[in-house]
Amino acid sequence: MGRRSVHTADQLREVIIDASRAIIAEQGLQALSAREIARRIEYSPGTLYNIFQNLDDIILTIEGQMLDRLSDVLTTLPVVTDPGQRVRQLAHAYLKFSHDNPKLWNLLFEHHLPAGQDVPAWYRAKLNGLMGQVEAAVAPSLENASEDTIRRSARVLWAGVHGITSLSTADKLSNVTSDTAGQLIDDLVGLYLAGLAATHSA
Amino acid sequence: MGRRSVHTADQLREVIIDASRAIIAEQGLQALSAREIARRIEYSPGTLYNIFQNLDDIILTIEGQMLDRLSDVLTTLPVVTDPGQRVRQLAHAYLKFSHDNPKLWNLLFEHHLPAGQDVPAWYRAKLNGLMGQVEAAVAPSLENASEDTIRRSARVLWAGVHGITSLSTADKLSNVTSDTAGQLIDDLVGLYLAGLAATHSA
DNA sequence: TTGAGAAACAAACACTGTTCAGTTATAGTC
DNA sequence: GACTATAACTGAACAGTGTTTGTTTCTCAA
Repeated sequence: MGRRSVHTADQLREVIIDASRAIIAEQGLQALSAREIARRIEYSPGTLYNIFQNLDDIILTIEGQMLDRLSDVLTTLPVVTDPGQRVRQLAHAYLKFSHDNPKLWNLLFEHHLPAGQDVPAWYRAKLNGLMGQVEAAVAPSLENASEDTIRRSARVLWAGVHGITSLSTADKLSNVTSDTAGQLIDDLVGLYLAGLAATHSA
Repeated sequence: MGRRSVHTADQLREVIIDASRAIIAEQGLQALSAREIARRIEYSPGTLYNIFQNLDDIILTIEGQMLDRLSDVLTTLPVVTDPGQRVRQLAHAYLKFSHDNPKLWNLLFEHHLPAGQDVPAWYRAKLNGLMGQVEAAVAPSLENASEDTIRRSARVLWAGVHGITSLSTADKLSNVTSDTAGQLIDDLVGLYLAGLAATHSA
């Protein structure tokens, strides 16, 4: 066909990402293919490679946007002063975010780069940013604790919440519906805070 | 070529599973292909389909064996009477199991059946069995608690441990090595037990 | 000895990611 | 207005994929 120029490079980039995200949201990662994206946006497969290095590049871009969105959600949560409530609020926001679009969220854990390649620096930075938000939420419950303790504590909480959401969206935690995942989160955060209080005052 | 009969159907079944498991252990799920299995066992791809329905069937079989192995590991753990120590022991056994062969263990969470299909009943049964073992370990720390509370509590612990192992093998918990995953497990179990003690005696 | 059926294969189908030579429409120059 | 350089895009090709099917060959029982 040759030059068309109905989209600028930036627009095309966006169109590709949107189509890809839609495919994943609807049918999961395994349904994503260069030809399927091309079909949807009515370009040839080759065009994708003018703009992205490869499919992994497209997928990583989508993952990055999701991390940003999650970060936004966490930052714009209504203000809650009680430290315990704050932690609870964060955990539930994470759960809601993951349940709002399980297929898309699963992307973060299903997708792996080829052996030997690891995620780009900007990706790690986004992850660290999120972890920072959790640390900030946890810190008030850990007065006088060392930086290290706070970091470890935040990770334990994060990993715990992740474990519940992960197993529940994968449906690998026998008979757990979306509701009861929320209950488990409450239990976890409850125990976690009680544990903190106990070991901290001891 | 035609009939060869160097292997019985059962032997062939085993050879296929062994080769598949080896591929996954060495190169991950994405490296598994019918042709690669066939190459290794020196049969044609078509032969796999005389014995298994499809690749998913092969993969599910391997998953089932892993769940059995984990169950064995947990059952044959040295006897520990202190309830807290018992929970700790279980958590570390789970971590060790998953870290001993991360690629294989990841299979349980990376692999998804096609949309609409869910895991066979025997698979669910194995999961329930594992959960039962966790419940049994947790129960002594929860005297007089309802069945329901024990179930929920066991799941929270299980999911928490899973979250840590999951994020650490995926290397998505910034700077977490195998060692520090163990530390996080200790933290989690410690907080968990402290939390139980606090809320239970309250 | 022969026929039936089991065991295995090879080829085919429709797909996949990726590359790249070739084509075309446009923007800019004269 | 004509012309060219080049950006934009395509489509075919390559080597792979899962799975199905028809065919061949071998074994074993009658």
